[in-house]
Amino acid sequence: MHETLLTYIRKHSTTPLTENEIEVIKDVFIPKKLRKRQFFLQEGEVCKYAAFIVKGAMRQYRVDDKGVEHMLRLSMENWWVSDRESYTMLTPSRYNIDAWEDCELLTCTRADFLDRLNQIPAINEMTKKMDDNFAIATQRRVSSISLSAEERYAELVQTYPEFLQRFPQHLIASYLGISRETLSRLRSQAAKK
Amino acid sequence: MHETLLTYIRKHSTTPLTENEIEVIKDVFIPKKLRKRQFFLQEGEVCKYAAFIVKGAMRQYRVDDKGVEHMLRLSMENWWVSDRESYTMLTPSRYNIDAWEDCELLTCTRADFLDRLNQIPAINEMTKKMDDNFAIATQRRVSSISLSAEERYAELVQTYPEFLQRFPQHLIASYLGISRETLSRLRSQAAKK
DNA sequence: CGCGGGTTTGATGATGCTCAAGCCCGGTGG
DNA sequence: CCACCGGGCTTGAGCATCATCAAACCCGCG
Repeated sequence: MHETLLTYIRKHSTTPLTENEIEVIKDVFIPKKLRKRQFFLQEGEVCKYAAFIVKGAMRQYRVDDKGVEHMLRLSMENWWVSDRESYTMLTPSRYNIDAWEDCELLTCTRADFLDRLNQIPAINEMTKKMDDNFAIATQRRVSSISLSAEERYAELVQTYPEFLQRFPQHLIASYLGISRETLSRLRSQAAKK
Repeated sequence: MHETLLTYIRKHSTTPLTENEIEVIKDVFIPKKLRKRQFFLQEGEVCKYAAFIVKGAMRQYRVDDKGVEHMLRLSMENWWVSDRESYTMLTPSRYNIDAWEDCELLTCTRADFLDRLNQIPAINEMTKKMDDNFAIATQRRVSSISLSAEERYAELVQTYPEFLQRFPQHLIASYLGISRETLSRLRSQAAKK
């Protein structure tokens, strides 16, 4: 199970891992299974773990006063999940994270991360790369605020075609910040061409 | 001029700076002045420098096919500026960055950053902190996509009250992804209460 | 067969955009 | 000292986009 993670780390760093480091990683990352719909984090809790998704799909969302869910992130195999704000600042989270499919995760506490993983050059390198990628991805998403519903959808199809296979349309719609109905109409119009 | 930056670094790290490191920093960060409206980066160019703003205010924006500007970021003293995507991936930028007020900057190339600054523990620590902050801030902004114009403005007033002093309303509106007129109406209604 | 989750379709309405005109204010030049 | 100009802000009228509400449909599953 840790193999997937090790492969991932090697792929995203140039420094090789020593035997010792591999032990630390196996020690620090605790496997955890979630069934569909089970919470990884609930609003109001502090996010104690960051998780690497070995298998499955998850979603992070906010629930507004009317009870409507707004998807903040959708994620799947080989992605990291956590509420970064809560995880790093130790503040109560405003979001929920749950499993959309049955999941296998590798979880790690902030303390372990700082104390033990940060010593490992390969991990450090990987982390920086992740931060870069994350910054770039969210930058793009922010910049899509000014686009129309249609353009936003087109961009998503470009950027994350996988999403369409894994998540139902109403989650995609929520992720895009539009209503399910609008997305449905959009698609049927696009299909005509 | 470099003093501001050194203070900033010390404030955001626990490791002290050695004499030697200070020399490196002074060597690597090249001062640059921009006059109001002058470009720091133009669409299509690769973003060669990241800059620390010692004085002044800047904006990063996209220009759509109709020629309308969409603010992606507004920034001022003690903030960092660059198009991160272009800077790290060396790809042509989709954005413009220019000075909204006369500016004094300290600029640094990606190569210098990786080769020389990354050796410095204090800088490393600071960079991680910046990445955390940046991730948290953009996460919040993304999550505001699902809010109404009024709520988005309220949140901005909370989060960046400084903006209101430094930037004209039409830039704020663009930053929020709403029209100047809507913001104007919003404010006059809010004032009534 | 019936149920639940998801998608579609239609009718109606609100939110926020566009276009257009007017205003305010500080700066410049006659 | 006043006229004029430009940049920014305001206000109003009409309109487009998209949300909401409601009903029907589709399909896999117990």
